Amino acid sequence: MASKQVTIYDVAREAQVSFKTVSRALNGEDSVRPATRQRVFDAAKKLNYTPNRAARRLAGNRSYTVALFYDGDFSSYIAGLQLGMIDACMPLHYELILHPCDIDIESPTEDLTKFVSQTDIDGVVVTPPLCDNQELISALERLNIKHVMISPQDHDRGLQVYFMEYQAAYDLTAYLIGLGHRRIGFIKGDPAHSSSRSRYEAYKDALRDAGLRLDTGIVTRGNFNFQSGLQGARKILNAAEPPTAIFASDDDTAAGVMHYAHDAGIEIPADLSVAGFDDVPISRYIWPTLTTVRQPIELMGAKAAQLLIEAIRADKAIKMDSVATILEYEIMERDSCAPPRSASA
Amino acid sequence: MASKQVTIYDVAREAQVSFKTVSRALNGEDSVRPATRQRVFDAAKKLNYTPNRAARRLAGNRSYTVALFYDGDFSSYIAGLQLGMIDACMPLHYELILHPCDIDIESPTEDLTKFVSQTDIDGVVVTPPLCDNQELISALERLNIKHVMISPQDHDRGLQVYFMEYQAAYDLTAYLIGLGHRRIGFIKGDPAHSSSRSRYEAYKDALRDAGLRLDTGIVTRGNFNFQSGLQGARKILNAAEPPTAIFASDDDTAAGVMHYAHDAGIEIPADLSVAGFDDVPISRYIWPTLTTVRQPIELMGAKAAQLLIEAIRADKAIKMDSVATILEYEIMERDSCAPPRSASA
DNA sequence: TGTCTCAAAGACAGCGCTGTCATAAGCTAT
DNA sequence: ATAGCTTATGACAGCGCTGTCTTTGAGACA
Repeated sequence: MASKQVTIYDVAREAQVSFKTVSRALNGEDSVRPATRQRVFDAAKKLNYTPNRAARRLAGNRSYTVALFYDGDFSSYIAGLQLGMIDACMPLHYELILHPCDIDIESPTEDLTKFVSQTDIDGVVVTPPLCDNQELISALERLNIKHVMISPQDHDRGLQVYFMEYQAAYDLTAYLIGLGHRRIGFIKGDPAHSSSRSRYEAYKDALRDAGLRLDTGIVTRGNFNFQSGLQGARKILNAAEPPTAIFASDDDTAAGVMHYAHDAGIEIPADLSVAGFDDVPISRYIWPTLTTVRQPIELMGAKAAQLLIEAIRADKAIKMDSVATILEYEIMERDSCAPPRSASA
Repeated sequence: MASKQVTIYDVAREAQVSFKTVSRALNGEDSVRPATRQRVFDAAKKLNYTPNRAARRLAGNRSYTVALFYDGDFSSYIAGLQLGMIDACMPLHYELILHPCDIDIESPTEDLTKFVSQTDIDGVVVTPPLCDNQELISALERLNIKHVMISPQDHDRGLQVYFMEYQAAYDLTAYLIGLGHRRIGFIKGDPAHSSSRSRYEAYKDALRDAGLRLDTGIVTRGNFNFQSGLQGARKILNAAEPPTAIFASDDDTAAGVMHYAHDAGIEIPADLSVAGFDDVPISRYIWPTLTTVRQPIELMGAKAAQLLIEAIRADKAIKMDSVATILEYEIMERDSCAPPRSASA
């Protein structure tokens, strides 16, 4: 604990004004004469005054704290968002709380609204798939709880940060086709995530635009995890006519695909190219290194936090109906993809 | 913001006691009869009461917030500790702040003391290697900042949580020897971490106790990361007489070793057994799955938080010179280790 | 010069808790 | 049962701010 705190009263005495005037001056309210304001600033500076946050919170009925609301495991994705948010929050004197959604016990809506009312946080960043939960978002809107969505499906509603999912997935598919692949398998992501659909649509469209036929025999469901990759690969690679490449909806799934391939003695990328999505750390550790799409995850977290804090500060003053920050992606060409044997031969 | 907050007065009315008794009961103070305490708990539960943090902070001159102080990357290890701490903090109504040490700008001691005085946190969990920084720990002791160390070197000083590093590393080495390996390479960890030394000592002792000679030609330095594994493996596997197994000081290093071996066409585990340490998620994703030592990381985080909060609550009342929580480890036998070819032939 | 007006400054009441001290309720020993 | 103690509970005063209402005073105009 700090030794002895300098309070607003000390500053008031030093500046020869009432403590309320100090409060006003320091909070940038109007109705303070410039000369007075300056005297207060000088006094505050001289005494090295910092407002007591607990007192502000109590009196002002705000917490200067935002939360990161997520569902499921604490994945690399969530970790990245968290780091980005911390970076953005620190200089603005906001704090971050992590809130895992306990979906087993109650609905996300109940969980979050209860959490917000209990911890008096000022706003929340909502991650997929929760950001596509209509009931939840409507509740947040209705209760006027400031929120920013990460990669939501609907781009015309509320504050949000996302990148061009569809385009990235399209490009990645096109990249595989460009390498010479004609049969490309696909393992879908968690159906609860809207990005699963975007990625799949992009895959289908890219095939179609290249004049390739969609073969649902080499498309399988998944869940954005290692297991999905293992199981999906088993199904796809044992199909009557297996593909020369597999597009896995995320990196963990891709890791699973590669694991299965190794077990089955299938060489990557000679016999099979594998592509992932996200560029989480594991993509550089597995062997061979994974070709994937880099999502600017930390940056998304930072942008989301900034947007959120801005909205909190503006409060009801400014009406922000829909503000989106759209970030760049990048295809990371690594070792898991190569031309198919037939093409290279 | 919360619609209508449930306050301590509401609970007091419900439980038919004074609001002060509610405060006492909920904060685990003594001098509350069990029956009364129960009534208060029931009432609080019924009304779904959560104390207002700002008010507690202001009145109690404490922040009910603890920090996790770490250095370097936000690794799976740190993530695990964080999750464990959150689990322990939530029911005790404490909050957790992550504080990465910005070692480039100032010394850890300056960084942490400044951080503590600015954010008025009540205590801090210090991770390796910071927990072995004498200057830092002395400063924390001198300033009476409550702290718990994770896996420190010195087990007779302060509050700490650790597991039997040495023993685990000894067991793992013995396990490899038991499989029939006679030449076992070793890649050290970050020299700044005391656990690097323990693990290496254990390795050496286990070799000696088995009557095997230590060959420093197949021992190399490392840094607890993927790169170390890549480089260490290159050196060790190109030695005049390469080993049949490599003990990597952590899982990331082991992943690097396996990556190098794959590139070099060395089969795992047929040509080379690889063992890691920590059991972070990647150990189950890489191929083949990694034999490693499971550190109860989340549990360590939870225990550390509990110990810390206990100490904060006891404050100067109870003199806790050194309290340690020692946890169990487990060897996870997976696919990366097998008897050497010579032995199995 | 006197009056009206509105900006500038102050007074004051909490916010919901914890710390301290006073008081009531139990408990032991006779 | 009653003194004499300990333990359990209550009363009350803030913690350092912000919100709201009230007062002051300086300028504008007649």
